[in-house]
Amino acid sequence: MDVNRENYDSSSINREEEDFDIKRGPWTIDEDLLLVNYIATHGEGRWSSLARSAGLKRTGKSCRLRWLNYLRPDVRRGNITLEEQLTILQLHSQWGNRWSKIAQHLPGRTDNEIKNYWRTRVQKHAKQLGCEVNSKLFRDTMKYLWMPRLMERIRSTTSCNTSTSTTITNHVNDNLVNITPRQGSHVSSSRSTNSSSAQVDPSYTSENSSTAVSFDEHQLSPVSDMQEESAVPLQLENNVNINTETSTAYVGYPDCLTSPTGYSYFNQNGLEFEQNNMWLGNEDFWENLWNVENMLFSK
DNA sequence: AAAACTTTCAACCGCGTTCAC
DNA sequence: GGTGAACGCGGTTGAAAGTTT
Repeated sequence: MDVNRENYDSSSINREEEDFDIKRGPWTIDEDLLLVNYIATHGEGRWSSLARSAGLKRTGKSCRLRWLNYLRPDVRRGNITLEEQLTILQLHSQWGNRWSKIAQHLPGRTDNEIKNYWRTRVQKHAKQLGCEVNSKLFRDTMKYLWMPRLMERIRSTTSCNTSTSTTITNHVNDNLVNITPRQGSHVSSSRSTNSSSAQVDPSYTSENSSTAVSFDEHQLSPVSDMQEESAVPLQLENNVNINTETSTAYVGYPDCLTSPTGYSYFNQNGLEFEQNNMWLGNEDFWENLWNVENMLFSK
């Protein structure tokens, strides 16, 4: 990246950054080895002096970033799992763009990675729905559709592994609405084709991830926590009764999706819904919603 | 096959905060 | 308490990889 030094605010220039011999851009394997070997021998210490001592022509900042985001042995790489996606959505609804704080609840994931996930996946979907990522419409879509859907997907993909899914399942059971197949929906094709494609990172186990633990540790009830934060009345809780026999046809779609104002959007026939609601009267929105959901949960 | 377009993510920047003197 | 250096965070960029036309 070309750096225009004339744009620098001279008051904020660090001494190390005044060195025009500083190297920037992608790290080489040799640089990585230098940094890893130095830290293995001496520990992290002060980054600016570490960079010099290790023989790296990099800023301390750059070394720190490279170590924390890439070289650290406990950095977890690969796709964001369903559990992690759910955690990110939950915590972002609570804290906003506090990436570092969110990352603390996703061991092995970096704030940078979570930030990138949010920008490349979630913000993109908001755009495709034609709404702002911070809009009430999009937040409600996440709360009332995607997060229950994610929880159900997690439950279904971990049902063969009870030890892994115990905690999550408990929360799903505590928070999801009735789940029965909904008939007559115009969106069935796109959903049904994708319903079996949920993936779980093979590296994810109850041992190496504390995502599920974090629910307990921090009393994060996926829906109820948001309810506390949100001013809108939420009707999801206490309608607890997951029907595992009937949840397979449309894996996890609530037959009765409750709106922020407390009205049902669908009945069993998928026909009855609240009038004059912001979610309604926009067929494009619904069409986009299902398309977006496919993309959100695929990968 | 290649150009055009899109997506991903490593790395950078600026700024506020913390630390050390 | 003041000051400068270093750290940490969130926003942004752009090269590379992937996909579409």
